[in-house]
Amino acid sequence: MTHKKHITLESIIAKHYDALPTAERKLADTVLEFPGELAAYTATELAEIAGVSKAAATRFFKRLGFNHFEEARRLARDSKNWGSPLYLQSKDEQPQSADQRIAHYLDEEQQNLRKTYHSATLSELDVICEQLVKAKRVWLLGFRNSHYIASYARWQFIQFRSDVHLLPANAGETMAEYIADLRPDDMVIVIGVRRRVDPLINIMQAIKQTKAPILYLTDPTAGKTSAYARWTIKIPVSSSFLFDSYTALMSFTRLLAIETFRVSGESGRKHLKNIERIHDTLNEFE
Amino acid sequence: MTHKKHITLESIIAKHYDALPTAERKLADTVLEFPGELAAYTATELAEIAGVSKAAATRFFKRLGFNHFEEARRLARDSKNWGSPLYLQSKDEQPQSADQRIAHYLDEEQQNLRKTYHSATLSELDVICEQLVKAKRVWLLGFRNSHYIASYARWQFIQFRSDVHLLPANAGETMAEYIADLRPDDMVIVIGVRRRVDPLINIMQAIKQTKAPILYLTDPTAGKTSAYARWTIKIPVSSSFLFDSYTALMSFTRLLAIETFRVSGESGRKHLKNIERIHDTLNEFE
DNA sequence: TAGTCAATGAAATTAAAATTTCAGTAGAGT
DNA sequence: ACTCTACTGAAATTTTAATTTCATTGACTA
Repeated sequence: MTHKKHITLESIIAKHYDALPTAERKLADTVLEFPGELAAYTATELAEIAGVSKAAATRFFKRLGFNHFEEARRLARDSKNWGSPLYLQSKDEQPQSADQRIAHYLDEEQQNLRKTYHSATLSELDVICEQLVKAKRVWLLGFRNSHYIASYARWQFIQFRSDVHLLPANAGETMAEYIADLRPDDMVIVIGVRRRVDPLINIMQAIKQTKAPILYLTDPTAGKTSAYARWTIKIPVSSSFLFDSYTALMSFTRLLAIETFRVSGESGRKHLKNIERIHDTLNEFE
Repeated sequence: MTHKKHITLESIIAKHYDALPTAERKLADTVLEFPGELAAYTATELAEIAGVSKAAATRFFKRLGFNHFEEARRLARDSKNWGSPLYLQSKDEQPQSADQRIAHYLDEEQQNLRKTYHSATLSELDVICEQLVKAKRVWLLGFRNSHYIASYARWQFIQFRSDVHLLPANAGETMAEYIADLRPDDMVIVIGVRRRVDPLINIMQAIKQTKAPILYLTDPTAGKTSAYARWTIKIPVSSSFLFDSYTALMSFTRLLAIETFRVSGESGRKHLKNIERIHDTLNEFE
């Protein structure tokens, strides 16, 4: 095993600690109190916190063996991000080992999740959920990949409210009949991540004309389609691997269900209880 | 509205995100990629990473409402120490604000993902993927919730290999016929997260007798069922919210597909190309 | 007591980062 | 084709941080 040990700022300080003069020892103590946080502070701030002069700070890092403060800051910062492979290698080259690939994959997944839940559009969530409770009937629509998500979303909603339906996934005649039947007090959740099929835009337009409000779950590449939706939520699906990742989308539909359930209050809770009972009964016979 | 909101850099960015011009959006993406780490970088470095000019960086932070970059850096540094909401409040009390609930939710999702990919069982991944490539036919089986995952997983696999089938989700006669047809050079992926249905164990037993190897994707509550599987991978689904979370499970099936594709090499690549072509053609007419 | 020497911080200097200016450009509207 | 307008990055400028200088201190030694 020839790998060079992972040098940390802490270990370097420890090595010199005994030989440090008073002012610099104060600095050392200060730095050690903010483990890994050094990079977030300037040398001047550090000096202030430690109650010593700026000159002392400069000398301190020189004595530790750095050429200048910037080097120490780099070390502190980089030894922290050591774990995240996403930034270690340039984005286009393939990770070598399975471990690396998996770490990279995990990283991307987490990032998509974070982006999803930091999105500003979530401020509308309350209103959307209320609408989902108020709506007489809820319709879910999704083609292709989006269809899988739509059907799973439906399953979640029928846990606590009735009249939640999946619109048929075949374009054409049948779809038109369903749309004709939509009413303003219905609500439609359209799931349309890329690759979107061409007729989606027409269908959404048709739905809009029925005055049934549309919640449109899509990805950041959505174009004009969102014009027909009352609410549009963009969920990142991009991935440097094969296929887009619907992980965040799945996650979000569940959040939507959870929040809607919360808003629905008593009536939803009752429904859920019923379902639970039915499940238990089914289990005995299945 | 009097509740004090926990303002984070992320939430501020999210609020402005849609209105940002290209260069500044690149910066936004870059910042979001370094959660909480902003304080460790200078505006210049940020601009370099994002591939935009320093001027853009200055404008970016001004647009977000800061007086200067230093303010943003301060916020990032200080709000980092707020820590993750998961540990801030005791588990049983409900988070108050929607923001908090969402943060908590995100935290759980990420944790499930991390647990999934840090699991030791992943060492078998190579072997599993090879088997998935070698297998004459691949069968996917899942009841109830697991059925949604199974059907999505199938869709991913048919992108690059043929003969991938969904076993019917209705217990009873039909299932028996399919199982009787299984051969040792087939492979079966059983998805069985709770609540598992009773007959699953019998079905898995029956499959085992056909000598077709079983990859069993389940959750940590799996009991004796795993006895019949050649490989068992436990994926956490637990959640303090309503319903279990299949986010990590979805994510994992995609990884499985990706890695299998990688192993399959040329033949898979060819198949994928065909599919791409067919998709494009379909798009024109749909 | 005088002499040496490391240590120290205030202030001067230098280096670097952030901001502003400005000229060029792309896009929307007429 | 022509305006407007908003966006952009290179370069100039300003601001801020880091380093160096230097005079002073105090501790130790002869």
